[in-house]
Amino acid sequence: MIFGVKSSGPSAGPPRGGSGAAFLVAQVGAHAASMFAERLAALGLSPPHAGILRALSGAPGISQRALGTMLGILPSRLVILLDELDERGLLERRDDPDDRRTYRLFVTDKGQESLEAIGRVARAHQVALCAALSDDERRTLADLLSRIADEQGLTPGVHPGFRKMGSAAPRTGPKGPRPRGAPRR
Amino acid sequence: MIFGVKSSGPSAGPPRGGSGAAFLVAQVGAHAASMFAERLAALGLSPPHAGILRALSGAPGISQRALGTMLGILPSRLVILLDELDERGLLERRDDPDDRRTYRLFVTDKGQESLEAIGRVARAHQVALCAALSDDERRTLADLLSRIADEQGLTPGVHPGFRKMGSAAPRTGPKGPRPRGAPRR
DNA sequence: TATTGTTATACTCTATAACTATA
DNA sequence: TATAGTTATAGAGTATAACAATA
Repeated sequence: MIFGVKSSGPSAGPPRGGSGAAFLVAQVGAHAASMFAERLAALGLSPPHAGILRALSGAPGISQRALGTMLGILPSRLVILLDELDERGLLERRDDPDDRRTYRLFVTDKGQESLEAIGRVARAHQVALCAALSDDERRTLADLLSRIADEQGLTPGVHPGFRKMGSAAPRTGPKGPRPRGAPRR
Repeated sequence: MIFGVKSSGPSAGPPRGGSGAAFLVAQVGAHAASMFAERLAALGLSPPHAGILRALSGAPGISQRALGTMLGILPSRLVILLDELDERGLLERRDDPDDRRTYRLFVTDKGQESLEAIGRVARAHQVALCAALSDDERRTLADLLSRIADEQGLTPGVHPGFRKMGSAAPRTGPKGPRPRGAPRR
């Protein structure tokens, strides 16, 4: 668990009744992300891998720098992810004749096949996730979420990740001594 | 970025057009989680802290074990989170006279105040997140997500966290030697 | 001097195992 | 022997700094 916050007092606020829309989006969203990651694992890929391949297929020849900026992945992490995709032969790093510092990234034929497999996985995932809804309702859901995403300034097709999630409460004092492995008494 | 997967070929599948409902839920959900965490940080709390206080207020006197099971938090992590809330005086660990191994957890008065502050933060968060929707639309969204959450077997009020997210592709070989800090050539 | 790709390092969160006290 | 709480430790993901090659 991570969240779990609904209306406190008897007052009536947005998150009344069971759970509010905001909490439900986060809850179902985390569930959806986990389920999708699990399906992707069957292909030997992680969500970041899939996002990179997809972005790359839409912007062939892009540099690592530009790709990282586009997807919000730090350079140091991107190197590792690209190495993994490179090792699998799903993408190619070609030299840039105009700037010997940079690479030009391309999806290989094998990478294209992976991309298609990812698409099939994504479709199966969506069907499973929205099993409780009719086609019309699923479209309504997508429309509402789409409008929120737009108004909130989210980049279409780019998952924001979970950068600023934990912490918020740095351990203060020296955590008073407490007998190891036992209740203090 | 993490995901980013839409329909691949020209075929028509669930995630056609812009993005599918499944991707949008994950995208907006991660955004909502980040925004909420940011607001909570102003109170010196993290999402897990808030979830613990809330769960505790609904089950006074519960043991750490039971709380961890309820929220899906591992015992080793729960100890740290409870220590932090304890240090802030938001909860109390009382001895259980019937079983000297366990504690009985209670929210303090100060913790109750925090809980109310968390409620206010949650309401403001929801209003901001759903600014693009009318009240009716927000209710529709909550209803649709609620039905998905129910059908998917999610526990009401419990955020599933992000346990099985990364990996799926363990580094294979010894990562061929490459000149340090420079392109290989 | 600035930039690209890379490595090193620290911090957090997740997960497992081991340990103490108690049952 | 089993269980509750605790600690230690390893593994990922995030983030920053530093580095070599090139601009």
